[in-house]
Amino acid sequence: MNIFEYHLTEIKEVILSKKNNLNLNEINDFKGVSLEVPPDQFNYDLSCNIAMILGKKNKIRPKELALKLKVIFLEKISNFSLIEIAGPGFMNIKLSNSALLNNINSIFKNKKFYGSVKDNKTYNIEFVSANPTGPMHVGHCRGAIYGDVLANLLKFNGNKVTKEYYVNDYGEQIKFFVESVYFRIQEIKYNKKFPKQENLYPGLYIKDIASKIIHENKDFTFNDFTKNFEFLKKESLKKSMELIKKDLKNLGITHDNFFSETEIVNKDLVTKAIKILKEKRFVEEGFLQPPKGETNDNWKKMKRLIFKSTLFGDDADRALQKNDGSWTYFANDVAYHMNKVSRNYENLVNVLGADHTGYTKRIKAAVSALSDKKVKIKCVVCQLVKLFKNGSPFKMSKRAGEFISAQDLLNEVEKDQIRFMMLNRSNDVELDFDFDKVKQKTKDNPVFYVQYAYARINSIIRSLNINLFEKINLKEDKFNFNSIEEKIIRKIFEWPKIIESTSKKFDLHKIPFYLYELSTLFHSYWSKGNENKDYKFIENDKIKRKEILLVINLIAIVLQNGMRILGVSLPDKM
RNA sequence: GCGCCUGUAGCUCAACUGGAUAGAGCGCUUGGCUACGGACCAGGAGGUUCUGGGUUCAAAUCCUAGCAGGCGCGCCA
Repeated sequence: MNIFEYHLTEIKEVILSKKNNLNLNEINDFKGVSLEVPPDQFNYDLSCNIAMILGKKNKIRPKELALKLKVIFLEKISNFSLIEIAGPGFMNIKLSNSALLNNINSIFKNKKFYGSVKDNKTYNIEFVSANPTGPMHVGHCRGAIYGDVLANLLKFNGNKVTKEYYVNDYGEQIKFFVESVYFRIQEIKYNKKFPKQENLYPGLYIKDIASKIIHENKDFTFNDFTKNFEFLKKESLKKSMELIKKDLKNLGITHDNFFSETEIVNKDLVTKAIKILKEKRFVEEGFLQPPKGETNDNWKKMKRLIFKSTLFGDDADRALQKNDGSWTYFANDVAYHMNKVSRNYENLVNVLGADHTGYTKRIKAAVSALSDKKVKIKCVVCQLVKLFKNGSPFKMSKRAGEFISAQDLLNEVEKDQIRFMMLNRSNDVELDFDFDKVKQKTKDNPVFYVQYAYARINSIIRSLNINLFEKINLKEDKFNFNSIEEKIIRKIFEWPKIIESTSKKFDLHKIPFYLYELSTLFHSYWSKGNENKDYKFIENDKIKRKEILLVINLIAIVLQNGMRILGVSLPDKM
């Protein structure tokens, strides 16, 4: 329980015991009542909207009610020492000294888990799932990091998380990919020219794969594509997945499970999934309407199996079969999600790129249909990444063909910077990623700024010749925090709230934003010492005030927890 | 034509999901360091929250009608 929940419970209890005296008949489970962090200028610890909510329901003027509540709270809740009524009826509350210390105490007790929202659910997060036809590009990185960090966050809260990669190793694209490798082998080994065909993959990495395969299979003859196909497919996929895994590893990302589309086909999972959906009458034979607004010369009207996804909010029903009767990509995906459902996850998460926006409704529909709406699924779409260098757009990559590869990125920028920056925006907005900015060791670079705060804290600890979290005595010491320290402590109290809302909404960008703000407060405090010697932390190798030691340790705890979730390193020295 | 996302300071973005005087960074501008690490800090200017209606104590946030940009919209994967 975080302090906001804790004190809100106190408030609710008091209200319930006094509701008759107050003429409060309509309480309604306190819906909408909350404790928040007051805006900076108020210098209070908590802010409560209860007078406005209950006032409205019971037709009492909010300010009038607030005045009455103020008296009662101060009398009944010993943790509150001061209350001010502000604005339309907000109650700003200052905590008593002992309440403050109790709250701080629990932070030190929880330490590595401070901020976590206790939860015990099972999650499957599918992310990256880049086609194994080539290395990862920058766009994939964003989703990859997002998925990885989401997993960290959910685990931090105590959930069981499986990180999964769906390998699309089946279908037309793979055929062209293997064909491209084949022609590169022809080129390298037999000196035949690489043909100019539209569907082939031009990227130079194909050459690398080809020469590796040649090297590892010296006695093998590659002279008949159809005959060589299965072998080449296996080898090529192995190689390109190695490339992808290497990129992921360099980004600090691991998956627990790689699920192959070919396996779905081989095990005939589609038939099983369709059977289930047919029984539920969500799949039927029928005709689809041609898409509107498009010329549809190629449209072939024919009877086929259709998933009635409109029943679950999709814009159109979806084809499960192609013209030749074979399964569509979507059909395989339905089967894949049936498999996920059968593995008994309570929650599924799909992290997708912007080019898959149109796909989310049908996959949600499929999961709802397959699980009778029991399994929750959330599809998170990450918008595009735009690359900049020196402020101007930056394009092309030699190795990957038309995209900038993850490797290109990693060659220029460290993993830590990439991870932090990719998360420093809401996934709903396009992200400008500037190579140069990210490499700077200045305030312009938020990663550096946060790391620097931690390094400075450690520098203090070093000069005191102690370790972090040492020499703090909360039981016997009396503390007298100054206003800057109070401000920082308030920010520290906010941390569980950040985790709470982030865990609910999956808006991961709040974490880097928060860490940056916390670091700002610290740097600001530190610099006070330059203006005024009274504010210096250390004098004659000793800490001046135990309050400072306490506060910087609190900051260290939160920075550690936050950066651990982000998977970004936090060095003691820089 | 349809769906999803976006529209907030000159630029890039926040805003506790309906709360208080809409906040940060960059840029502009004025100051502060021989330091516990200046790789920083403090101050100032800068806003009709795309537009019009609506909902209520309260709207950037919700509803509605538009406008603008991005991404999609097969029986590709």
